[in-house]
Amino acid sequence: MARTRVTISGLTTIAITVVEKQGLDALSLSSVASRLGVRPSALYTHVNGVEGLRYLVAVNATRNLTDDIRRAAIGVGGGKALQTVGQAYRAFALNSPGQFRATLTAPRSADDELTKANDDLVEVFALVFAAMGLEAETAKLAARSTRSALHGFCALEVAMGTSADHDAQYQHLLDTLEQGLQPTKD
Amino acid sequence: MARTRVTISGLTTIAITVVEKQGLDALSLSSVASRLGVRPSALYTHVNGVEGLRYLVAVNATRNLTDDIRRAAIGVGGGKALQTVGQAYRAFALNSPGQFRATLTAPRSADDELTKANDDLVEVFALVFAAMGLEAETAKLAARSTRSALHGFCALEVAMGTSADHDAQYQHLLDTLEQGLQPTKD
DNA sequence: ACCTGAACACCGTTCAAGT
DNA sequence: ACCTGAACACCGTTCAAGT
Repeated sequence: MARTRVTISGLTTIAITVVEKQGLDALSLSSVASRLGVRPSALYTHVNGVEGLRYLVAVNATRNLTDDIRRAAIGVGGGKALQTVGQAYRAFALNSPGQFRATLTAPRSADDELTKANDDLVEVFALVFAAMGLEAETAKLAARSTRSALHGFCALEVAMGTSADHDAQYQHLLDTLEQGLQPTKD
Repeated sequence: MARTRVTISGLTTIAITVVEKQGLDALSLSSVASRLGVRPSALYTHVNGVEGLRYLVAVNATRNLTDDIRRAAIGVGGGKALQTVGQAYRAFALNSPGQFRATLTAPRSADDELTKANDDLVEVFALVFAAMGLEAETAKLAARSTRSALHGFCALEVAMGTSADHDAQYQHLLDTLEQGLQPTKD
């Protein structure tokens, strides 16, 4: 009696739910299958094993983060843009730690969906810096450095746990980046 | 016939070996036990399950990273110190990706070995900035921001894979930090 | 085409039993 | 005190069988 039908979008929704409610380490074919009311082996029709499941979550998590910071960047001008986007980045990490951790998943190839999703994420930062007056190449460098720095802070915070003075510490990081990325002739 | 004796230092050595040769995900009681010539259940005498094994690796990996960057910082003056320590940080990540990944493990409590190991790591950066003339509190902030930024870059590089222009990109990050952390009155 | 159910390998954990 | 070996739960994966 095969009455339950699995769709890829339903599977994705459930997978994200598992990651958020039970943590990234709880993501498994079993946990997703049980929530879908289906046997683990049934998922092989839609996904290439656990690896495929993790990949699916990684792509969606990265897109969700990108959506959040892109939304935050809209209509915010000049020097304030980096601050705003930075806060949105950290908010995603703290509110969706499971998805944020999934963000670090390795792409399968140099031209797959996950690589594209990561490029899109960095491009939001690049657009912010371009709007601040940086030339295209410089904006790209600034974007990658910024993403690296923000990721590092949030990854450490999510892993090690948040403490009281983290707000001020994050502010210091954002200020450091802003000052360090100012165009200077020397 | 219990002829094989397990020591905690031997166990640690083997665990690090597994992490380096087979990757962090291959770290398990089984893999370590088989290399020790012992049954998995025998490890429970020395370590508190897989969690305890991961914790052991995390503490040692963090200490190894600290040793590396501390060594690199010796006898290097002024503005060059950050560059040197930064290069040593990345070298550890690229040469020992398994240990580097283990560096992100969550401490058990606020006053355990792993928390201490992490504090020691950040303190190396603090000492570098103090030597550059920053006041103690400022040096601490700079140290944490720097560690976050370097960790983020290396974590992304280790996860996503190294590509050709990463050297220049890392140099840009180090330069950004150096400029951004310069004491300015404004 | 898609799901079930059995089967197998593998890992973590506990515990009685040996030395 | 420390290791073995059996036992159990759990997950991933494959595949024949059903619909």
